[in-house]
Amino acid sequence: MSLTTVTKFVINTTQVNCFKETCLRVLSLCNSRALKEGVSVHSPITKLGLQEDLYLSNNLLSLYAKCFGVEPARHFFDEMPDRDVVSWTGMLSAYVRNGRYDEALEFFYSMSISGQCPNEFTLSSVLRSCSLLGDFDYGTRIHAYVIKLGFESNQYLGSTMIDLYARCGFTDEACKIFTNMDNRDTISWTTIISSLVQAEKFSQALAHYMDMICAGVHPNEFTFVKLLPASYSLGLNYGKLLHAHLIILGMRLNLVLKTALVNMYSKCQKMEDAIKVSNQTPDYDVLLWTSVISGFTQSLRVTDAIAAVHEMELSGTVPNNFTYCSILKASSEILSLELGKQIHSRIIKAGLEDDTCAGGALVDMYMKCYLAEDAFGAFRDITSPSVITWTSLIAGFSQHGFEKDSFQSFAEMRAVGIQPNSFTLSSILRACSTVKSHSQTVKLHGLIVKTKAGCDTVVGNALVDAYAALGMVDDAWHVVTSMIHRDAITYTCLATRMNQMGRYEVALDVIVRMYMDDVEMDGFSMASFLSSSAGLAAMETGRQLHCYSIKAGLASGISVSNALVDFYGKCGCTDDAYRAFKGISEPDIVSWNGLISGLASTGHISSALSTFDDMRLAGFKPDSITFLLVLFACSHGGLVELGLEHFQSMREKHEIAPQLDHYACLVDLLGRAGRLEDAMEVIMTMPLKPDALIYKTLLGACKSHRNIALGEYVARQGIELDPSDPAFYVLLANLYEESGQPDLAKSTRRVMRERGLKKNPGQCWMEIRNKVHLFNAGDRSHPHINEIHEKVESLITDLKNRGNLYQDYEDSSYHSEKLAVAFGLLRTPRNASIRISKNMRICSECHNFIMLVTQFVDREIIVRDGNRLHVFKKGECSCMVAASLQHDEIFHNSVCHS
DNA sequence: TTAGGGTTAG
Repeated sequence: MSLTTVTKFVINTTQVNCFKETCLRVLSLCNSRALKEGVSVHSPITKLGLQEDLYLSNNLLSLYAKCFGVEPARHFFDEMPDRDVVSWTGMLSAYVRNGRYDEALEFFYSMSISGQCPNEFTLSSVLRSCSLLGDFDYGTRIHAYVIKLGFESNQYLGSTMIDLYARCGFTDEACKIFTNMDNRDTISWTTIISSLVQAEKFSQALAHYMDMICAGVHPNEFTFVKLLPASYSLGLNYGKLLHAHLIILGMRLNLVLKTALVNMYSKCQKMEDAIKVSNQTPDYDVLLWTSVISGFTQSLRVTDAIAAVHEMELSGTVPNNFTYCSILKASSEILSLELGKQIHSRIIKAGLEDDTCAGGALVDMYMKCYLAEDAFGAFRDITSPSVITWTSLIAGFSQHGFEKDSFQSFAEMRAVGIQPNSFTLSSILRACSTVKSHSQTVKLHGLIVKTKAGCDTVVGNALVDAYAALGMVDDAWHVVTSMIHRDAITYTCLATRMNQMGRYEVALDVIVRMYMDDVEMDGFSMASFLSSSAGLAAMETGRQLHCYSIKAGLASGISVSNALVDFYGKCGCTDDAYRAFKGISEPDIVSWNGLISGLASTGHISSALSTFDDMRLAGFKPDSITFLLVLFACSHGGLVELGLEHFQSMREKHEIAPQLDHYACLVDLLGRAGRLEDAMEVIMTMPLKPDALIYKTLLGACKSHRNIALGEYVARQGIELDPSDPAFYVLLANLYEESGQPDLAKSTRRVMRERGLKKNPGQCWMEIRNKVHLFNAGDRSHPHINEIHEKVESLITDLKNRGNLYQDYEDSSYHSEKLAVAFGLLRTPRNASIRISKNMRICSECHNFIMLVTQFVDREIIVRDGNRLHVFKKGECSCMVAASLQHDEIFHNSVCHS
């Protein structure tokens, strides 16, 4: 057979495989000639004598590209003595087919320089390259060229241009091109529908589908494959409607369409229907199996997902990187390290550990299982980590306390030229919030402004949170106002951070801003605002929020329910707290802790401890917070042995390692009981580095038990750790004073003044006509001072009428802070030295009442100082407040000597 | 020369 005959045969053949076979024959002929004549196998043209036959050369070029790829084809092209538009276009489409869009555009540039004018086929390939590269500028220039060359109404180019504009984010322009097309066929309709789905304009996509039907254009399998994902968002009913329609239209259920349907049902959490569809035909491939596995994973049916993997393997289908991704997600979902490791070994066996997708899922799995080192190991195995992989690493680090590593990874990612996206930015901002890094936050803010990433609400929210965590409230609000769209999370971040800073009244102001912005409260924001109300003991506000939460259907959510328990508990409304707790159908550990906290902090020690027992009987495992509450209760109830027992049981029975707060409670427990040496022993032998607070707690106990020697030592230790805290001087001075050493007391106070230290001015809040007002100590000119007086008077009268004033505080359902305010403002009857309760005392000299115990955390205690009010801020732990107050520091120092 | 399914991150 002559070469020309073979080539002609090749050209007339339409099957690629046949092409390939024949082409090989052509090449073998070339080879034998080449061998004989000593020329390159890739120089067939001249040897074949095809110089004169451009038609044959062009077809052979196309053959080369299809069978042997881009390089041999390019070699062929370069050797062609003559080229026309078909030769150039053939080579260009070879680049595009192989995904080498950059080179395609370069090649087009060479073509332009050569003076060759493109035809509609050339432009189609160029436009496609622009579209897939997202090169909008170049794309629009080609669009202009298309018009100039008179190809505007070309059907093929029309569809490609719709795709270009849509992919570059200009959906409206894409729609305009579509509307202006005169000959809209199934492909152009499908392209516009697909573009709208891609742009998440699902209703518009559906509307176009209906228009398509009305216009008498028949949808095909492609149309449904593109449209079905719209129902992930529009809902199952739309998906079912489309399913019904494609049946009515007699659409053939090919593998691709079947997979699209399986995905639709599985994304709508209808796995049974997904399986029914997938079993309608016997065809299965790895993509369909992966869809099924992923569907089970999304529905949290991990066992079914694993079973599907086995079934897949039994059927002879080999899992690929995507399949491993899905199953790894299942193992992270249930935090099963064992399963995760098994899959890891399978991935290694399959040689996929360097794959971006499978490797990325491994990083995520190890991070979720708290194994940052293994995650990093998996990350290092990945050949070319994508932005998603980097984000998994960064997010994992920032979520598990390795903030430094997350900053470092972020810098490395940028150094290798990968730009962060909104996921990356929100993850790294989380690290900023945790470590409260001003410099990092500001730097990231700059980057966000520059890249316009703040348009993403999640990023905006993360930035708001980072500023709010730093206490930079104005900057946080500035970000809020610059955001395009704000949601409940935006406002919840702010309120939560304000609560953490104890600025409850500012947190409650957020409600108004939220309302003005037309953003509805969700369960989380409601819980935050209830927590603010609890912090202020703003009964009216809290009750109104409670009413609103019922009306808005938020009250049944667990976070709102828990916040209600906490709110009523902190307000001293024990009955309401119980009621709120009983209303929870499935209380969690937070609910129980809330109830115990409410009881313990209002002095209902025995009830708090019996609730702890109830909790365990109900099958709940106490957590570290529970133990903090129990130790607090024991400490304040004087139950030393029981407290020690519980402390012991933490590690032995419950595998909870005591933290600094627990040790502070233990020191408080022993200190109150006068076991000062034991308390000191705890500090010396505990596995954690003592902080200033724990020394403050012990110093308070030293004062109470008048142990000067230990007190002086403890004060020195504490001052060394926190020289800016005046409490050490005040406590030590009072210790001297009470131990009959007034000179030493005086000199201690002098040293304190010389070092520029003084006690913080007091503040308190009171709710008047549903608005919370802040009072500074000594501010008798406050516009509402008369109302405060009235309110306090009525409180006291009420207390007297109830007979609660001089009874054990355990019986009082009144809110401790209000009592403190009341007693602080009005002189109470002289009733010397009555010990009202474990939590309240009366000064033997001035006969004012004083609260000894305030709420457990985030709370303050207000005590009167002459006509002034003092707030004793919480330490990091309330034990400090309790300890310092127990020893009457303020009592003598401020109240009596004002 | 134009269109199709599965995956990991906040």
